[in-house]
Amino acid sequence: MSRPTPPACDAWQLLVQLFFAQRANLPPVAAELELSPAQCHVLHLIEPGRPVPMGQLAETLACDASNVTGLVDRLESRGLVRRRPSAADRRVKVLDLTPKGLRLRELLLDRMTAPPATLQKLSAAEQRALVRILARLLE
Amino acid sequence: MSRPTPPACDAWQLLVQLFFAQRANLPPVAAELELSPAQCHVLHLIEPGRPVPMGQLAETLACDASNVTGLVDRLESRGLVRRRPSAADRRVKVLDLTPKGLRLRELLLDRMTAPPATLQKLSAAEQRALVRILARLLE
DNA sequence: GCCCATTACTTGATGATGTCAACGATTGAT
DNA sequence: ATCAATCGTTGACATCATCAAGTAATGGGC
Repeated sequence: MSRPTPPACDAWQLLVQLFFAQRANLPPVAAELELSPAQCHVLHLIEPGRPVPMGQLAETLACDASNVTGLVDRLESRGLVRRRPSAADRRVKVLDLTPKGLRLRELLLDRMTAPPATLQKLSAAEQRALVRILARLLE
Repeated sequence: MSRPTPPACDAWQLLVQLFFAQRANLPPVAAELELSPAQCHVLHLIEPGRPVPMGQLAETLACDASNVTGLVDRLESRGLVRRRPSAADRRVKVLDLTPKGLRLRELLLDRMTAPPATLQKLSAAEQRALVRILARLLE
């Protein structure tokens, strides 16, 4: 045996390492905006002009639906998010951002996507290659 | 104005997106091992044979020291982790894994680093390029 | 040696996150 | 018309996370 590790495994292990390392970045950003990390996630997932059913949010976050209820309660009480009845199915409620929520979301994305100095270690060509590869991963 | 976005920004935005998407993977894995996501992080950070001071753990996790106390309390009560006095400084306590904790950590890494099907969308050359680039990012 | 500011961890109080079980309202299929 | 399944909420409970205050140990200045 001792088959060489497929590059996919190596790549994934590195990505996992990066995820663990990256986790520490969210709390400070969240604190600056007076949000919790979980609330940042919700805000991130509600794209402007694309109302999201609560159930879908629970599925994307891989958490219980009742958890989403609480998260949205707090965001709604701060005037960042709205619950609206779905036209198609009166059981479901869809979420969208208030203008205030929209502004805060922009701020969040700004803070989150300020590239860390680490990336400067890569050459321009490597940066472009990374962009191309990640784009394919996410498509 | 309207300078083209530097590739570093694009790359980082994609990584952030991947990071948000990835977050949903941890809870199921954690549940399978009867751990919480936070406990997985701690277990991940205590490398075998490399005792970690509690304070360093708090810094790496970007959280309050008292939070680490609670996390370690629960891990220790399950016999996964040990608190030991530091020889150099009697204020600090260093953490290391029990044999049971070591086994669980191996299991955790196995589960976490099983590459998702998504990676198969990349060609072998792209996978190798990704490995090379990520390795430089993390070094 | 003796203060004393600093550091490392713990404790207690409090709020947020997250799960589960049970519930009401709605849906859609029989 | 009934009835199982679905969506969101509620309540109970454990964990996560912060802050303020406390204890023990360290190390510097005197």
